[in-house]
Amino acid sequence: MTVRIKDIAAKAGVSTGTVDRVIHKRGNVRADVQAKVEQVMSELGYRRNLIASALATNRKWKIACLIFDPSDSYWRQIKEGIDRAQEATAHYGVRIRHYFADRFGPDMFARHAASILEERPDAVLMAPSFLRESLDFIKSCNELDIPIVLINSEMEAPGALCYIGQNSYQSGQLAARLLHFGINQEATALLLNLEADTQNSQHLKDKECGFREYFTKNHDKEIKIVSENITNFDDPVQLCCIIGKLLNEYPDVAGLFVTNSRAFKVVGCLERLNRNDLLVVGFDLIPENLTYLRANKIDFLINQNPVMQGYLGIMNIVNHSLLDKEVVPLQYLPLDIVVTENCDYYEQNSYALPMVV
Amino acid sequence: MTVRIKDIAAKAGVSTGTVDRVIHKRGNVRADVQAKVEQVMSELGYRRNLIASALATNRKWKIACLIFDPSDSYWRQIKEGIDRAQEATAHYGVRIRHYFADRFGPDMFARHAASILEERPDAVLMAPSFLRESLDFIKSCNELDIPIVLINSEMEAPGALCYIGQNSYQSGQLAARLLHFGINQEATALLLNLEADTQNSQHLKDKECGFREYFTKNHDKEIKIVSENITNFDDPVQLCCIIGKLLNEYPDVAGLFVTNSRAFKVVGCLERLNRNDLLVVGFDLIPENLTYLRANKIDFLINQNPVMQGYLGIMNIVNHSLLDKEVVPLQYLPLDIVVTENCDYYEQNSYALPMVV
DNA sequence: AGGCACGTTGTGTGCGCACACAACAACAAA
DNA sequence: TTTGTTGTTGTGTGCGCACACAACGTGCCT
Repeated sequence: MTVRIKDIAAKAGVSTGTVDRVIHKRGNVRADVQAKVEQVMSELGYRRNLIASALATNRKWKIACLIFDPSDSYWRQIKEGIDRAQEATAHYGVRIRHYFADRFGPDMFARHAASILEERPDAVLMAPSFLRESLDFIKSCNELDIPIVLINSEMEAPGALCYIGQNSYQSGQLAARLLHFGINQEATALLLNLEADTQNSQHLKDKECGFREYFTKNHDKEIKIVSENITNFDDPVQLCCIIGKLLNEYPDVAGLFVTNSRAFKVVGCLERLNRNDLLVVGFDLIPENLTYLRANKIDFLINQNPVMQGYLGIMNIVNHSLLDKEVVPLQYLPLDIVVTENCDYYEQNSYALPMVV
Repeated sequence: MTVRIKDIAAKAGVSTGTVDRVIHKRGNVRADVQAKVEQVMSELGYRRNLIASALATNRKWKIACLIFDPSDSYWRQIKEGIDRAQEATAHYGVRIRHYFADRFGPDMFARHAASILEERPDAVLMAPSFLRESLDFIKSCNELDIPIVLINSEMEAPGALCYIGQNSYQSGQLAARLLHFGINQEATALLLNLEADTQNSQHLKDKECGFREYFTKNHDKEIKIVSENITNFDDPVQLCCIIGKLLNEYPDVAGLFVTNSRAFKVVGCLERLNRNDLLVVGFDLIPENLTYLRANKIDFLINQNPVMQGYLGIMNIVNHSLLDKEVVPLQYLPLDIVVTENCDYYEQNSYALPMVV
């Protein structure tokens, strides 16, 4: 039933060794023999048995992962996806080494990148949050012929194998649609970037762009947009002060769009200010946000599928390096709209990944 | 590095054959030897190499799938998930045989069930849409020791391995939340069951129940609910007549909830009636619905993840039968909220399943 | 003619495991 | 004692493939 190398060899009148050389393009096969073997292969519809292949090669694959510290619950979820993929592919000889950068600056990131280059892994998974350092690293990987997969932050990088993550522009549009849907009268929508270094965060800019563009296209309600970058968001008192001032300045604010996972910080302020009347749209199913979502103090959360990002990141490396499969260069994950009624299912998130085969 | 049977045998002072007997619980091992082997196994943290195992057994697995005719695009998506899973596990010897029932009644369904029992497959995947026939079939499978996985319609069936699909009650609640969010004034919400046999459709009842209960809990807006079963929905003229009458009778209708994938039929009528002012919530990303969603004539679609249902159905059988893994009996899939801005990502749906390993 | 290099082809071994079968001991029945 | 039975244990083979290595033929140079 199943076609084996042996069958091809027999039908082509050669030995299995020759078929093997053809399959793996190892050369040293006479042109006419090669043609004959290839013909028989396609005739019989040969498909390599990956099981047997993996067993026979018995090779180890070192994958280095450069992401951020999983003390942040968003990155913990990404790491979870990576670890599940590792588990699912362990018997293919996949071994993962983690490197955690911190948010305080590119130094640690660059140092880890250097360590990885010394380690000479077979592939790299990276969240390219620091633009210049990431580009340098990708270049080095290319020179060493190390395939590299990017997650979480989209960037122009021709040397990378693929990007897996969200479409930031589109997520801004989505947030706009949700606010637009819930706001009836003419009003103001507040867009808040709670980020230390907004200049370096291209994805925040993309979100804002998508958000604004939605309202220029849909002006049946005449909603005004005010955006604000807040860099010192760690001190609640200061944050309250900033937000309070904004709400005074624009008394007709009806909705808030927080462009990253820090919506809970904003809502904390709204509680202090006794403002329960505002729509809030944010990102990411981290515990702090979920608490507010369940209490109806956040209306919508957009899920970036962090677990899936990690999982698919590794799986794409496996598909590329071990299984010789074609990899899609740009893989946008769904923008899940999460409300109280469906958050449980996204939170568990266990269903999609038991595909250990 | 990796612990093999050979290593365990050496450390326990027995042969690999004995270790094999312990691992597979084949018996005929002296009690003290068995204990010793088990101790060594846990000491060394032995994990069976599934790759090698699958290769060695070289067994074929026949899986029979009893679902509905894939000429319906919803069922075509379920079939797609099944086929992808088949492809991903083909080299484990998994072979799938499809049986398609039709919606006209349980006869074909029962006949297929009988054929499957004759075929004696190793496992069965079924959408138990006809209650009595399904129960009979599950009972027969149990007697023959054939594990059976249910998808799409939840039912009380202690003999089944697991259920994978939506939580209908919860999806009703979700629909209610979405309508509630978009309706501002006091108004009426219309719940429409477009189904030939509503009596036999437990999931429709569950959806209605969840829908109504949401509004009894959230009565800040005083929304009235009117529900209607429509059995002859195939004739557009007749359907228009029914819906037009309802809208006349309840002039303050602000939103519609169509409890299955037939929202497009309702919206077709609304177009004829020149009613563009109504919110519409429906189910399933079939082409007809997507067209209306993109044209902003359907506001929200709830995705039931049909591809995933099929895929996970097979994968759970593989996990259970081939890999001896524990299977979670109740696996609710996420209730994806789909709007114009994120429908592309759900429609492609290719991302989640390339996990061919 | 002898020696060597090189292109081409076939053979053998092992990956880790499952399973059939052989081997052996202990004991009971004839 | 012999024979058969049963419980227990070890050995050998093959799953399909990858890869090292041996073997062979050809042509070239000395």
